[in-house]
Amino acid sequence: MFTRAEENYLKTIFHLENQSTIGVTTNAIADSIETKPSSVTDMVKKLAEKKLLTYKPYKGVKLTLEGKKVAADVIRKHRLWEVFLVEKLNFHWDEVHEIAEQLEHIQSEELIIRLDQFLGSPDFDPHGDPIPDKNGVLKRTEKKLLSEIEKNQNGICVGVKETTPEFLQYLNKKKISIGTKIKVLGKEFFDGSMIIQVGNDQFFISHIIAENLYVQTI
Amino acid sequence: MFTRAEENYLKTIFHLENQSTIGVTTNAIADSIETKPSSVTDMVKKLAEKKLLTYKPYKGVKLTLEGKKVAADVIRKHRLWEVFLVEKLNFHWDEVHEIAEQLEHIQSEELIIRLDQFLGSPDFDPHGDPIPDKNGVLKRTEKKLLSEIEKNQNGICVGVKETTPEFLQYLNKKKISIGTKIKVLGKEFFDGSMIIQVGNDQFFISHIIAENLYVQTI
DNA sequence: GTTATAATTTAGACTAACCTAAAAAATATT
DNA sequence: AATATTTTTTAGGTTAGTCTAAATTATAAC
Repeated sequence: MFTRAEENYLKTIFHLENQSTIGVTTNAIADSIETKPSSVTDMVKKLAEKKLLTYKPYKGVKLTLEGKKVAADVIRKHRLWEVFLVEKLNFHWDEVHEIAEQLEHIQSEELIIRLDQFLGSPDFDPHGDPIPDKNGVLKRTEKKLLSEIEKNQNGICVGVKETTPEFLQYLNKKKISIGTKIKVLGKEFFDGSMIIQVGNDQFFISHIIAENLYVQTI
Repeated sequence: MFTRAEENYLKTIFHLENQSTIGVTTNAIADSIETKPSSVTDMVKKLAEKKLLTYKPYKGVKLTLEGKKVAADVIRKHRLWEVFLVEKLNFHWDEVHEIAEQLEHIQSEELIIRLDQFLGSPDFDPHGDPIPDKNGVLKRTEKKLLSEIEKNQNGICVGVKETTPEFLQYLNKKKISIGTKIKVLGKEFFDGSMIIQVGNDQFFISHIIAENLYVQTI
């Protein structure tokens, strides 16, 4: 149906669209996929011809419904296989990504139907990310406070509760803004403080911060 | 490590070497792999350079020890995945070949170690073919073709030679699968056809059937 | 509002794996 | 043994996906 490369582009673009509200640029795709921008331009033209996305030169891309469907299907397969690797083969959750990157391209509808059944139709993968359903629909979890997020889950910053300049300046300093991905590395039960990862930086935040930041789990 | 195409060539050549004593020719490979002889020549030169086989123009090829090792490893993966598909995902044994053709190329040593464990280190795949061990060693069984069995002898079905869905479906219809007991009630010298008993049913089978079914005499 | 910088696209080239058509070598036929 | 046939190889071309370097467009800085 689609080549490995096409599937990888669609999947990557899908993720990029979901983690920021601004358009998906050529360089962003190139960075994610670890390829050169010129290669991205080529592929994006091909995908546009196949009506999987819309593309305006210099203006970035946007997945069509069909493109989203294909991408979600690849992500569904990836996440189901991750569940299999962790639950059935006892892999650790940080070892499964690379293998799932390969398994996600295996072509067989029946295989995924049966794998899903075998695993008990899980809703989330071992990283806490939701598994799209058969129709490519991602269970959108409504926004939560960062303080409600469990250890090892990821969230995209979607808003703030407190809007004082002091708080926003604090967020700026920590390079947190709308669309920023935050990972909870650790949580202290006693005072609700957290260790989080933002980009390549890891740092401590207090409960006050955590209960004033809205995130969307991904 | 090796490309999909390289692995497929090695696997195919391995099978060809094992099913006839004469050398493996360019055309034989081309037929098996469903490609053109000229393409085979190209690939065979490449594999010879990589010391996976020896190749003399116009004289066919022969796998080196290293080539056999790689081929056996691919076959090991293929057959382990077939066991998984049948035993865990409840596929029928005639539905798994195509999917296993894809899964056999997934690269991860650890994955295969764990899959093997998860399946209880099986020795045979759902078609009765032996699964090479970690070192690429194939357990050889003294199986015979049903056509070699004499009148009034009994055999246990241990495998098939032909693996096309048509043949496997025929066997399903006749309720013959791995482990099924078969008794030869009669044998026609002239065309090699047979009357056999399977469970409580007695029926006629042609020579073509009988020479594609492996049994172990009991 | 120019100019400088950054982002993006175009042009041309490369590799793996395939193909067709023609040439060469091996095998079969008489 | 000479010729016909089959098998295999060579030569040259194609496609997908990548790359580098140069050109173009957009954005930022003054």
